[in-house]
Amino acid sequence: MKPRITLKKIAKEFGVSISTVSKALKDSHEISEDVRGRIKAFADFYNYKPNSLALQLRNQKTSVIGVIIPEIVHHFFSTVIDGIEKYANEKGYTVMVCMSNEAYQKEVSNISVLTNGSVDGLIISIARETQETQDFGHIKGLIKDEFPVVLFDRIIEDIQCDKVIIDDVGGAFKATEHLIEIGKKRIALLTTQDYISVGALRKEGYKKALLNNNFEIDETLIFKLDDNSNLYEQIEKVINVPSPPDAILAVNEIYAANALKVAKERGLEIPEDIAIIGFTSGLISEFTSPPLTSVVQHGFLMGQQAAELLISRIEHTAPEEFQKEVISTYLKVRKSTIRN
Amino acid sequence: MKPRITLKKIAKEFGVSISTVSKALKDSHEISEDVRGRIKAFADFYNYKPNSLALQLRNQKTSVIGVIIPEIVHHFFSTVIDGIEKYANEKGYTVMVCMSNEAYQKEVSNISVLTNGSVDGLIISIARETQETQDFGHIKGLIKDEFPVVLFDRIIEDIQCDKVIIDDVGGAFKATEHLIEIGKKRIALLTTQDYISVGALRKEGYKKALLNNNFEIDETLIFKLDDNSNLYEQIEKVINVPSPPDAILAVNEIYAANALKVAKERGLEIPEDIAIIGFTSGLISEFTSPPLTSVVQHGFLMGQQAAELLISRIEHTAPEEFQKEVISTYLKVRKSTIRN
DNA sequence: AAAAGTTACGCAAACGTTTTCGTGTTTATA
DNA sequence: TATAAACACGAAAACGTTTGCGTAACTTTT
Repeated sequence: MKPRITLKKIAKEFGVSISTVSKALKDSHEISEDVRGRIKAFADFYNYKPNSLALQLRNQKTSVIGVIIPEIVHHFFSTVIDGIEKYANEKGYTVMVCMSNEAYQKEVSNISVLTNGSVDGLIISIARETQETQDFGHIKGLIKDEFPVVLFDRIIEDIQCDKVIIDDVGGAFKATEHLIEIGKKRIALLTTQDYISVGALRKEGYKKALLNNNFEIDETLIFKLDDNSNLYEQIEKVINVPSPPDAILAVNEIYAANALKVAKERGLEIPEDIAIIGFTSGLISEFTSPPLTSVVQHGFLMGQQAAELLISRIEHTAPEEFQKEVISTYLKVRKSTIRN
Repeated sequence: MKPRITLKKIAKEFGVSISTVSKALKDSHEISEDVRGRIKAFADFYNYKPNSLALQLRNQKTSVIGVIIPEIVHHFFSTVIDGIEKYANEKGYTVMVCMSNEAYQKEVSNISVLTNGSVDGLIISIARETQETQDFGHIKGLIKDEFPVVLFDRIIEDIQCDKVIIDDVGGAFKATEHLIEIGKKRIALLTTQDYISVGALRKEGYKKALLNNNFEIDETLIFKLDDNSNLYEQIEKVINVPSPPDAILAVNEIYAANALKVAKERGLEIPEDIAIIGFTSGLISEFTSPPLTSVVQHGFLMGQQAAELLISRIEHTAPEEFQKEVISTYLKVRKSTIRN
């Protein structure tokens, strides 16, 4: 790479001082029109751009926000990033993305790297492993240093910082009520292990709707799937049994799509024999047949909100108390619950 | 945010010079064991981490690589990023992601921002609008300055830099031959506008396979879809006609899934009446019914290769001549072409 | 006891900016 | 013709590091 042009080189070229060059490029009236013009032309010709590292160091501000997500190959998370980028760019920030790959150690090291001065703040969704082990020292450390942090989706309740979450309880509630409305009696829940905050909240909404309609909660209809082993086989044990449930609420798109697949394989009519709803953020639900009724999560909005909270915190325009934004969901009804 | 601890503050605390502190923390034998130990303990207690901006400025190296992609909410691109991250992290680099949103201006400004000193190199996939207008000055400028650049997927042939591409010609060739093998005669191609390099290459492979099997090329079977208007309607005009094609090769997953939808809507049997193949990188193809036979693109590998090329270029371990890596595809046969 | 060597530290430059505060020269005012 | 502005520029500090070199003070050698 060719060495970049600097103020020093320009100064040498014109036999003036660095500060003169700096001022000239900033159109300072302190510098004579003549010198100013020649310096600007020269700088322009060599495509001078101020070194941002130097600026960041001087200004003690990077205008970069870091994002740490469990994985990027995931429609929901990439949509959130999209929203973050959008808002951040509007405000003159760029975005640095890192992945924890759901691993605690990677999360710790990402945080360590990013908080070495390279970002002004951090937007984080906690790794699965971290949620499992409940070891939040690395996050709490940031808070203690008053480093700007926004947690989204997978949050930690007892950490004091700004947060953005999906209305998981409400989404599951609405979905379950919809299943009840269309006459379903044995509604199964396909959820994650308990330590995933999101899964737990959706279970809460599910139960709430059942109770609200005087249903008994049948714990044998709640299935906690393990993402690390074969999903299809796990779901077969739910549906491919003597008397399967007549409806399924799945906490994500993949669970729902697999459930649909198993149900069709078994020859069940959808939605007559079994209705299916999934939480979604991707495109799968739209292209299955029948298409899946889905709890739609507004990831983009979530990203924007997170960025807004973070930037207002960075720029000290935020209220003292930490905010908690709840992004509402809506139920996109498709043919997996209502035919025609 | 609490002010971060610096060498200067530690130096003041101990009444020694900054360089003494720096050397002590680096375990230099120049500093007495006594002082060294106390300084290290103190630094450790206050969780001292060297400011990376200062280091980057001094070392003239950021260990950050920038990635500019058209969009992130796209399974293929996010998979590529995943691959880039993986390799980059192994080599001690972090990744800065920006999106052009398929827009020329955004691409230009992203490049401008990232090359102000904040990254050591750039991995780029060209925006649609840029491909359309053929205005590559911003990219060529980088090359002229010998700034390390790797282009992937959507490349520009006459730009001299490292490149990674999918074997688009080969993939389309294999897919088309497969359709011919199963006895299809009127094979339609659903592709993009010509200026998208990838679409053009896939068309080339399609034609090559046809000619290779003594088929005539029927230009009325080649449909150039417009991503900016309703896909479903455009595809209806392909399939929902008096004598539709008996096979479809779609250059991406969305086109293929929509084609499947239209075909089923029209009551066509798949694959008997019409067989469908799509290029894919996502999960949709797996969950349609029937599942779609797909040309699988190894985005993750692509990302890794791109990162490898870039980093070897940055670290001057690359050969003088620019490399062009071709990632091969494979045909994942599912029931949209062969029943059973 | 003088010369040489070792130990333990400080100085200062360098990376590239911005900005405050001089200061010498020219021009305008009284 | 002194005096005060106005003009045009430079020096230096600051952001936080690293590192080659200089140098006192002490220790060893002869």
